[in-house]
Order: sequence, then structure tokens, then C-alpha cells
Amino acid sequence: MGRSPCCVKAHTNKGAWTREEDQRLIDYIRAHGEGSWRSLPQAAGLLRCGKSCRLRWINYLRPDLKRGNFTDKEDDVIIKLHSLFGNKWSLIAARLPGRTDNEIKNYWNTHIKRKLISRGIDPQTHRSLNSFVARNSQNQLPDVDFSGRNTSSSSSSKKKKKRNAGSFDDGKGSGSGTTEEEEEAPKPPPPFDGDDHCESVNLDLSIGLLNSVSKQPNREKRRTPLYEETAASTASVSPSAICLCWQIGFQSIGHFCSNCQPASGSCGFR
DNA sequence: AAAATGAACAACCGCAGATCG
DNA sequence: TCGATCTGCGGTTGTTCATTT
Repeated sequence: MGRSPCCVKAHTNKGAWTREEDQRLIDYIRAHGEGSWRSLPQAAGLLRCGKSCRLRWINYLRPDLKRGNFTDKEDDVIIKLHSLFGNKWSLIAARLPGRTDNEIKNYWNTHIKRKLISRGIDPQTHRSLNSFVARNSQNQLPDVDFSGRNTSSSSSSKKKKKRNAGSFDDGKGSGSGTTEEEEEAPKPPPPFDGDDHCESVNLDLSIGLLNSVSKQPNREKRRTPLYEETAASTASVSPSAICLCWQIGFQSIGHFCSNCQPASGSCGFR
């Protein structure tokens, strides 16, 4: 589209980051802060694209990242938020402190999709697969798919994996996989029913919320701690907005928006 | 033991929107 | 107001490694 490339690709490294590159990036950001990604590589002495530096920092090096397994509650929050927002991974990540959109996206594609399918729930529509078949048989189109593609390569085999993340050992990969174990265990009837849940979701609300949040200037959004920003923007967007803290399970994981009363343990909007 | 397969996830790509001059 | 630039996002690809054949 006639845009200049984000960097001079002839002199940039690609692929896995080395420990030295990571350290350079960390040192530079500690000294100068985030931002100016385009000029950062040169300033930090890195032969990397600025975009690549940003991604590495955001997804892997940021000190506030919570590495390791996703908990059951995080699973549930992700599923519920996905039913509201679709593949808006950044919005979902904003509500899961310490998790990145990339991490959640990967986790969704590799774990949760299969989990939902095994429960008979369509991962995109969050409706029962049976109802999907039934509606198709009536010649009706399914609900709009946010991504419009089918990336699932589902397999029934569960493999226990232990990997080192990145290009070297930092301990990140050592803890993954609890949800896989859960999947193997015999499950009670699913606590989360796609149909029931979807019926309770006001799509107009979710769409309005999305637009409002996305209208905020990007740089402002980034400066604000994720969960604070989320609650504040949600509350400020619309005075009559419905607080989702309770619905999506914030309180069960110890997070409250400004509309909620932690002391009482109840949400004012509930 | 080797090859094939598939899962996991880091990293890349291209686009859209925001910002700047 | 407009074009150039920067940044962030979502989708996709590449790589590694565990498991299966």
C-alpha cells in the first residue's frame, strides 16, 4: 500500500531471540522506558526490527507477565470474554492481568477450542454444536464468525509437553499443561452451557462496549495499567453501562472494577 | 531407532487506526 | 486538511519437541 517498511530488513535479525538480545532490550527499556520502537533497535544496539522488539518485550520480557499455566478460572474468564468479544484478544488480555494477547490467542487455539468442542460447544459461536447442526439443517446461516476461518486441527490425543520457551531456557515453558490434565479426567456435566450463556448475552451491549473502548487513543490506553484502564474505561464509556465484573468472574479471581465493592464482595451492578 | 505426526508457542506479516508535522 | 509515520492488533507461519507408528 505504498508504505515504507517498518525497518531496514537487510540488516535485521529474524527468528528466535538470543539471551544477549533479550538482555540488551531489557537494559535499554529499563533505562529509557517503552516506546519509540522504531528507533529503539538502533539505540539499543540491536539488529532487530522495532516491531520485533516491541513484540518480544510485550509478550515475553515484560516484568509483570505471569508465566505458566492458565488456571481453571482464567479458562472460564477467557471463554466468557470470548463469547462477548470474539477474537478480540487484546480486550480479553486486558482483563487477565499478566497475560498477553498472543499467549491467550495461542492458548485458545491449542487448548480451549478443543475443550469446548469436547463439551459439544462451538468455539466461535459458543452455542451447542447440536443447535448449530439443527439450524444448518433448516438452511439458516450460523452466527457471524469473528474470524471467519477454521483453524482447528483437533485431535483426541493428549500429549504432555515440556518445552523451553524462546530460544533458551528461562523456565517459562516448564509449567504448561494443567488444563490438559483436567481434560483427561472424567468430567461432570459442563458447568458452562453455551446456549444458556449466549441467551444471557446482550449483543448490542457487547458491540457498543467494543466500539467505545476502541475509540480511545492507543497511547493513552497503553500508559494505563491494564485492569485499571479496563474498569475505568468501561465505567466512563457509558454511565448506564452494565458492569461485567460479576458476569465474567472478576470477583472470583480477586479483581474488582470501580463499580464494585470488594469489602462486601458484591457488585453494585449485579 | 528412525520417520511421521501433531501439539505448543514464539515470532512474523500485513493491515488499520492514531498521531504528528 | 492531508500525507507520512508510528503503534497495536489479529491472523498466520515456523520451529521445536513429545508421542506414535
